[in-house]
Amino acid sequence: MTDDQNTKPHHHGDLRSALIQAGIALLSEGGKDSLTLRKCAARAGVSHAAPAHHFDGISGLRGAIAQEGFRLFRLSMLNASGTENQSELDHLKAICSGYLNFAIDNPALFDLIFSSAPMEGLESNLKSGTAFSYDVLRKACAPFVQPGQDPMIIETQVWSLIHGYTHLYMASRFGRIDLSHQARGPFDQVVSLLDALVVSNATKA
Amino acid sequence: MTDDQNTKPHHHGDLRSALIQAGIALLSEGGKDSLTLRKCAARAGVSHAAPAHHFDGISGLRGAIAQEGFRLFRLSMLNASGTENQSELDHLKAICSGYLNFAIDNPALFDLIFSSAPMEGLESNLKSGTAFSYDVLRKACAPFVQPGQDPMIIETQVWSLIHGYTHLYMASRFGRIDLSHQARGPFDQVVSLLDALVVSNATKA
DNA sequence: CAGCTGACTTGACAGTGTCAAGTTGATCTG
DNA sequence: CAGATCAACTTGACACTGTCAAGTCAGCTG
Repeated sequence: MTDDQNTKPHHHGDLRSALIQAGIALLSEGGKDSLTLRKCAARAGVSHAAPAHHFDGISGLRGAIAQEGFRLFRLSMLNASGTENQSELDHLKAICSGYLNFAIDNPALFDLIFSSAPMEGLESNLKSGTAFSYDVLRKACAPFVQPGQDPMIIETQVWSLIHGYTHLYMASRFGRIDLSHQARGPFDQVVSLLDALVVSNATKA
Repeated sequence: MTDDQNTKPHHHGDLRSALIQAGIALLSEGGKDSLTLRKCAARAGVSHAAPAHHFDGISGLRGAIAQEGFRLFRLSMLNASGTENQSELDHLKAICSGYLNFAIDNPALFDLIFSSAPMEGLESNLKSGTAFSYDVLRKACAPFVQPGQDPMIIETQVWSLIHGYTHLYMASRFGRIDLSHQARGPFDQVVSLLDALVVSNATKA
């Protein structure tokens, strides 16, 4: 696969990232149950116990994959907020759209990075990854924060709304809808609840 | 569920529901990874292959457990909406509180019933179970629906908000908070976004 | 009573994560 | 250049998982 003949440091070269990429590919192809230490090892062309030297078991691999997943997740949000000349509300909604896009494009990876199971190992690295993603949302929420108000409140409101919609959408709870960017359910109508942030802003100002 | 209670069919008596209860107990004690066909069988006092006669493999058992989980989930929401003399908004917020309570009390079961993996088998039974739970939310949302408006919009807004908050809360995304009914994070401040439903109602009326 | 059917058991198999011990090859030291 | 070192990786084993095939056994039907 990624074997380079010229610079082979040891046996494989960069097994760690090869295993992470193999894991993401497995998630993408076969869902979360397809993510397996042995399958990752096989796909990277090494023996079944090789990953143990780079991750602390399967949970360590999952943590490392989640870290990479958060990087892609952040890129999806940033990518969706393309145009510059848009209102702050439209910008926030675009971020939310990127949030949903990532889940649609990477269902199993989205599931993994928001898995209830707290990630063992790499806790600090993973936390920095999540914080890096969270900053995207935080910046988009900043214009709606009242003076003297804790920004966390609006951030949590927005995050809960878009995360809940995305999670329920992926679980097919809004009826049987095909998962694509075109048919994304009542997304626009749901995020219109965020219009209240502006109204509240105007009335109080 | 559809088994006859009075007559002992053969050897065990009511193995099917015994397996479901064993599964819920396992989820409660050891998390989602503890739910195992063989452990359920052992806890019910039967051989490891006995469950195959009552469920279609592990996914069938998970579906049956989810069905029972939705029943308990509905009860948690109804139980939280106790007092009668409260505003419609407070009633809706109380339902949301019951939503969160259920997840706090049954983390792994909450995870299971909203698992992204579509449940195989029992699809129709499970769907009726979810619909039964959804009715609680629907009724609480009804007073806020505008004439001529699709009720699904408000329902999805509310559901997304409370589900997202609950899911993120359970994933410990709002910092490290101990999971209890007393310390439930910024729950009240987040659901206050639903005040906009009343404001919108008043302005348009 | 003979036979049948459904509930359950027993045994096997492939796949999984994890551990212990062995092998290999790049680099370092003299 | 020769030998030592040591991380990277392999090999083999173990317990555990889901699933399948065949066997056992109780109670019912004819």
